[in-house]
Formats: sequence, C-alpha cells, structure tokens
Amino acid sequence: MTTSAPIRLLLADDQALVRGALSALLGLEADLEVVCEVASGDAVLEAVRLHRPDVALLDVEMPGLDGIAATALVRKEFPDVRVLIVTTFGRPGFLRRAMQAGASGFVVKDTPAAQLADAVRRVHAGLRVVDATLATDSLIAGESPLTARETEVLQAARDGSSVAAIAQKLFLSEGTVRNHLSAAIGKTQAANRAEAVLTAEGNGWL
Amino acid sequence: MTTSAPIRLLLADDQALVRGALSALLGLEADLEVVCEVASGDAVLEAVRLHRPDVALLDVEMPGLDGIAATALVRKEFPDVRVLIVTTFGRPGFLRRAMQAGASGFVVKDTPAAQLADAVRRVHAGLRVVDATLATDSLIAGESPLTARETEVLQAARDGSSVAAIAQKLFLSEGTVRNHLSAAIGKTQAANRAEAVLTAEGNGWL
DNA sequence: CCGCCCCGCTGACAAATGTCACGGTCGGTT
DNA sequence: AACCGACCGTGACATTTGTCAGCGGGGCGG
Repeated sequence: MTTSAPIRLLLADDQALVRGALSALLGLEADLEVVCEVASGDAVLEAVRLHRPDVALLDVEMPGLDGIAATALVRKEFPDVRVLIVTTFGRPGFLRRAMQAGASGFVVKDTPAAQLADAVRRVHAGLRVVDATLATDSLIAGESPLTARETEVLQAARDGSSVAAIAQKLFLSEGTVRNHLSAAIGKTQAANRAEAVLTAEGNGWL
Repeated sequence: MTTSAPIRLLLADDQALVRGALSALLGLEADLEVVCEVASGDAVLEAVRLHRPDVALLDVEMPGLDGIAATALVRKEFPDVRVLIVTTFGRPGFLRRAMQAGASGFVVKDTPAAQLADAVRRVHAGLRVVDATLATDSLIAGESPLTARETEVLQAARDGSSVAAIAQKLFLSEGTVRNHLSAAIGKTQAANRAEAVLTAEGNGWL
C-alpha cells in the first residue's frame, strides 16, 4: 500500500492541549489524517455525521456524554466506524463497558506514544486492541456487584452528602438510603461509605 | 532571529502518551527542540544536570516528587533554568505554590495547543506566563487556612480511614484527631470530613 | 514578660452512621 | 403456584463522628 487513501481520524478529548498534541503526534504518520477534533462527548455524533471518519479516538472522561456513551451512539448509527477508547485511568469496569458499547480498542494514556498509531491501524483493520494487564484486571474485578439503586446511591454519596441529602435527592426514605449504603459497603468490602466510594470508583463501577 | 540556537526543552509527564504527543507538538516548531523526556519527578533533577535545558516543562501530578517539589530542586541548583508548569487541574493553591517554588509559568491542559509554544518562548524570554482566570481564582481562594497538622490529618483522611486509623498512623490520640478534623471542617465550611477533603483538594490545599 | 496561636490531650454530649431484623410490593423464573 | 431477588420502608441498636469546654506546654512577636 504505497499511496492508498489515508485513515481518517476523529479526535475527542476535553483537554485542548492533549487534543492538539495527539493531533500533532498522529499527523506525523503518513497514512493517518485527523479530519476533526471535538472537546465534548455531545459533539461526537454530530461530528461523525459530518466527517465520516474511519476511526474515532474517544477519551472516556469528558463533559456531557462520556466516551462510552458516545461510543454506543456512534456504533448504533454508523456500525462501520471503529472506536478506539483512550483514557487516563485503567479502570477495569471502563474496559468492560467500553467493549460492550461496541468499542474496538482500549488504550491507557501511559502506553508508549509510538504504539498509538499502530493501535489505530489495527483497529482500522478490524482487529481488537486491548491492554494486556488491564484485560486481566478486568477479569479479576469482574462486573459490578452493585444493583442499580446501590450504584445510584453511591454516586450521590460521592460528594460527601449526608444520608438526609441523598434521601431528598433520590426521593427515598433515610432508612432505605442507609440500607443501600450498607449493602454497597458490604459488597465492596469497605468499612466506610468513603472507602466504598473509592473502591467502586477504582473499579469503574460508578 | 533567523537561525539562532533552538530553545532546549525538558519534558516531564507520567503519561507516556501525553508526553510523546507534547513532544510531537513542540517538535513541529522550528525554534524548539525537546532534548529529554522523563516520566517521574525524581528523574527531573538528574535529567537537568545531564542535558541542561533552557526550559523545563513539568506536570504537577507525577509519581514520586510532584512537579512543584521538582521545581524547587531545579531552581535551587540551576537558577537559570526556567520552569513551566503544565497541569490537568486548575487548583488555585497549585499556582501559588508553583510560583513560590520558582516556576516562571503555569499552563492548564485545556488551553489551546497553539498557545503552548508561545508560552515556552515567553518563559524562555524571562517573562511570566499565567492563566488569567486561574490567577483571579488564586486570589479569591487565598492561601490555605489549615495549619500543618490539620492538613496532615486531612491527607490521612482522604482514603476514608477512620479516626482510629488516622490516630494510629500519626501517633496521635483519637480525640486530637477529631479536634483537628473538626477545625478543618470548620475552616473549609464543610459539613463533613468528606466534603472538607473535597474542597481542600479542589483548592490545592493538600 | 505577656498575649497569642498552634499543638496535644481529656471528657462529655448530640448527631450521624452502619447494621440488623422484619414486612411488604413487584417482576421474572422454575 | 411457589420461589427468588431487587426494591422500599420501619424500628431499634451500637458505633462512629463532630462539637465544645477546658487544661497544659511551647514558640514567637510585641
């Protein structure tokens, strides 16, 4: 393939500096072309409609829609667009949810820069790209043991809200909130609400 | 300055992908040259000794020494090396501490990529580069109202440890720990230990 | 020298939190 | 139909947490 058409890329990352830097990095490759950059998950679908990239590089942590939700939307409307997730944190749950949403690859931000272009090419070729250590972690951590309500309550507890505040926000009784929290604490093997939040976040369960 | 010597840069960021991408971005500029990349704060000083860069680009959040501590070390031994701090989070306290440590500039990672090269040039020319909105935030938030002990206790409380655990770790009485926590909660205008941790972190007081 | 602040400790108290047992509804499975 | 699990709620209980007052010591500036 001496001069076949370049792979068209969409870049989504909320940090402009990182976005621009990644663009510069990938722009150095002759067979890659960044055709569009967006800063939020909400803008991804619209941009895909307009530019029809071959591969979309999405960050997980973004304002509005996160990368995983954006992945699901893109894959639903454009099944031939491959999605490569790039993220800061190697949360096991993120990997699982990203793959379920239809992502073709998952790259952590502390992988060597030289491998990113290869990952893009592999994904474009229809292969799956997954960090090895993260994959094993994902198997170990497994799916979230928390029920829908429990995760909801834990999310509400992330900012240090009191039981009363959580109850009011979710239209629940205080006792019920305490029960859900207690269950979440037990399932995360924590001693605390705060610890439960931390380990749940670490596993990508929130 | 048609063909004067290029500005020699050192790059420090723990995320290899970002590091490489920034290197690619800055490498596009004719008058800039990245002479060294490191992944941790501990490696910065050694690298400066070896390569004698003109400007050091340091991330704040790094394993080992953070960017601010590294700044202090570099400036102490090599006062003619300018330091430009790059960080994800616009914590007001970070800015203050970075400047006190001798940094010449402070750039948040969601500034446009095009401005980074200019920031480097300005810093190299002896000017100071500071994000405007962040500067005002820094003035509003002011210095940390927490005493040394109080910050220490709050740091120990970040992972959701109980009072007993904190007391044991810091060799204090449980009552003392509770008193320090109570003081910290009051000063941060929080209702909770968790809230206190959150707002203290948000202001860069930890 | 005195006052002021930080530090460390104690004791006591009210409030919040975590746990348990229990009862009830609802939807899906066997 | 019987069963199970998730869900919502109640009440009670032990523990933890947050607050307050008070005591002593040490350092620092007026």
